[in-house]
Amino acid sequence: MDERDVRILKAIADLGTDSPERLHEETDIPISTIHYRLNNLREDGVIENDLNDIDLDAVGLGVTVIVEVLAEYSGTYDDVAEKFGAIEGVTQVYLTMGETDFIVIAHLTDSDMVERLVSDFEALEEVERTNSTFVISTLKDSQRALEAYELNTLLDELVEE
Amino acid sequence: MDERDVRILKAIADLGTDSPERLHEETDIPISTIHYRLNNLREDGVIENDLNDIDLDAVGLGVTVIVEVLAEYSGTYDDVAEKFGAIEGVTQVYLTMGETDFIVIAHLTDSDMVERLVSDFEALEEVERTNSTFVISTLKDSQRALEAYELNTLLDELVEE
DNA sequence: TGTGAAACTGACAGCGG
DNA sequence: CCGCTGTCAGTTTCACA
Repeated sequence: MDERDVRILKAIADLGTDSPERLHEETDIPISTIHYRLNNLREDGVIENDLNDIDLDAVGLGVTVIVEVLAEYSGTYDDVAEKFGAIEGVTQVYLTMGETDFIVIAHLTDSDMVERLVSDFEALEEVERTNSTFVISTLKDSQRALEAYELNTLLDELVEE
Repeated sequence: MDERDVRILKAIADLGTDSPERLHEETDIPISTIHYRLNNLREDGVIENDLNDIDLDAVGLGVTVIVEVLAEYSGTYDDVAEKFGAIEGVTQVYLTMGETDFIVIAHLTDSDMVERLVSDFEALEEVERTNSTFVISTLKDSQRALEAYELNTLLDELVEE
């Protein structure tokens, strides 16, 4: 994982495409080299499939933290949520009913970064209290929700709307 | 969203590819039609980008539930986690430190399915107690963690390992 | 709307420097 | 690492069911 690998992976995430041509435009790395790099990344297991799912452990973002946030705000919750989403490493922001107001999930490099994350939250005026839960082990992480269903269930539930 | 659309989307999720040829093998739908359907699904916003990210609201899986599970088990936690992962709709299973033992995220069609989900959990002998949190609104859900970072941060954190 | 055939375009493998 | 070239798969178009 050198700078070029990171640039390519970042470009894929940002552009939402793996077209060598588009990646070339974004990164200025020669198309031929894009191929070369992508092959290596696939062999190393960093990129897992044709859909370019990333192995977070392999890229070095193996630390997952779930943060419950209790917030106090006058405006709309969108604005608050947007601030949460802007904090580096935050991938998911949920507005919830129940004990806490928001549940946030972040993917980080190491424990040091957890501290940084928590400070980022506490620095926001709207944040009253946070409760961070450290993930010891990610036992399942299917980005593709349909994978979590039997075909027949999907046919029953989703067909015709 | 008719049966064919669902079959195609399910095949993409299972196979981890969007190769029309492979999808044809899996679904027996003519390649030409695969194209035709995929185009429509993209136009309708069900498929969001070249990486085939799915709009969960658009497919009808817009209900998200976060379940804290307190479990009592003699064997290894893998076995328990596997049972959780096998429950329909469950996309993420985390083993955590802290108040609860597991945190699980599921994507469902409607409130009725939430009941089903909770019963599925409670039916497991290892499960002692569950606490479900209903997600009112998903304010951010980036499957691609790298998107949640500035390029410079990634370069600092990830280059050379 | 769905599907087959024909024409086009981009992706990917291999070699060579 | 990267340009070049041939091949092949993916894509678009269109005509017809």
